[in-house]
Amino acid sequence: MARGQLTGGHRSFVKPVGHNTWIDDQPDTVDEGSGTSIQHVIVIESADAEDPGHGVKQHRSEGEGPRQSGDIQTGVAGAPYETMEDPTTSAPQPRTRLSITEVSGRPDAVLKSETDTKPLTVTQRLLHRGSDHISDPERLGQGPLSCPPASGSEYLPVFHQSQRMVHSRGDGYGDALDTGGDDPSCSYTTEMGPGNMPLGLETQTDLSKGDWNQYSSSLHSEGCLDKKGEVIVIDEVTVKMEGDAPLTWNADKTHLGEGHSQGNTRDFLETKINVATHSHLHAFRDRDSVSTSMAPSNSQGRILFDQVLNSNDRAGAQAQGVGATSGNSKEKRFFCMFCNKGFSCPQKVEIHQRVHTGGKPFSCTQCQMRFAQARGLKRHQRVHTGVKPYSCPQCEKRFSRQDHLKMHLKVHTGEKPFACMHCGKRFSERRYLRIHQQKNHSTG
DNA sequence: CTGGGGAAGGGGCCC
DNA sequence: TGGGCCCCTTCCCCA
Repeated sequence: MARGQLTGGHRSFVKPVGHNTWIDDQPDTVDEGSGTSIQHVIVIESADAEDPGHGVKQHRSEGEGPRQSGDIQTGVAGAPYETMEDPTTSAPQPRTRLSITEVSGRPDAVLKSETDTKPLTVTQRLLHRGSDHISDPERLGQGPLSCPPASGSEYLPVFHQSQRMVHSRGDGYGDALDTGGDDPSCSYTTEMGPGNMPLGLETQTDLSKGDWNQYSSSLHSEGCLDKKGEVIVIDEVTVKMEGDAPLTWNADKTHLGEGHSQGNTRDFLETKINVATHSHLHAFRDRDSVSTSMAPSNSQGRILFDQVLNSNDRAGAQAQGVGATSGNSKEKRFFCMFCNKGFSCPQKVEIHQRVHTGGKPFSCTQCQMRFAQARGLKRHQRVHTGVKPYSCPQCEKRFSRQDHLKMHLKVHTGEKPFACMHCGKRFSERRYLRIHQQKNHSTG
């Protein structure tokens, strides 16, 4: 993570001298007025308009090819390094940059983006509970299953342009998200002009890239999505969108999921999702309109939304079917719909399936990073807080993670447990051995 | 320039 | 739920 460049926020959080133990559970709350700015400023696609104060991830989003954004956009996440990212794919893409700044200064401010071409007026009331279009895990996890719900569920934002157009244009805005229509804080309406692209969806396209962290973080970082209406409501804003930015959101890999799906899972997922498009609306949407606040404002998205929900149903069905014969709670009777891996609890299935779907419900309040699990977020936040509870007894060097300390200890011990099976050369880390073998023995 | 190595970040799994 | 652990990757430094 470009440690040498972490001279901004990261380095500023240096452990006070004399403190041997860090308190890690501090919520890392840097106010910065975000509580209000959230409702007034929307920056979709944070390519270069970040607050310099957030230096930690800043450089990452400035074309350096952050792991996160790069993954999302290029879909190379999880790829072995043999398949190095093509420079052309890592090049700045014609991403739709929606830098929406408050004009009127009111909650219902007219927001204006930075450039002024091809205006596109969109009236939308937004409630985004997660950049991954999280549905309510409290609901997803419910049902016939006894296992507690996961802290973040997601549907896969796979949409097809043509279908999206059909369902989001014109009179569709009132029906954009019927699931949240009852709740003024969670409706998501998109008013489209003729010929205009469905901005609302494009907005969500960028949401999938993490731009809604600021809305979702207050929810997801707590692992509680029931706090509906807090922070994340953006009151009726008129968005003027310009630029020739390609407002496309098809099933392209670069927009599929979070980009952290592994291998061909996205292709696989895409295929799967395209298979059953006739699923009925999931029941939980009716139970709680808020839970679907992240649903895309079109029928296709709804279908896809349902399909992922159905994946949970599927897990539940498997729980009922397969698991009905077993009374052993430890038995892995819940299976991933993608890889068929077994788990003892549907919640675990759901969490695991984020590997395939790229769902990352947990957002850092200080940067654009998102995580599939709460602990990932918590661990990440030490980047901002500078918490380094683990110190090397040999050199007093401190680390934020124990495994890093463990790795560091090899420096002192000279341990090189990884030996080349061909030449016997030893390495301290497996990666060196792998590289060595690749270069010298054509293996790996 | 190359390769080894240190540090640090995220992903994922297991307990 | 969280910690431990491992893996992978990236950045950086240095010989």
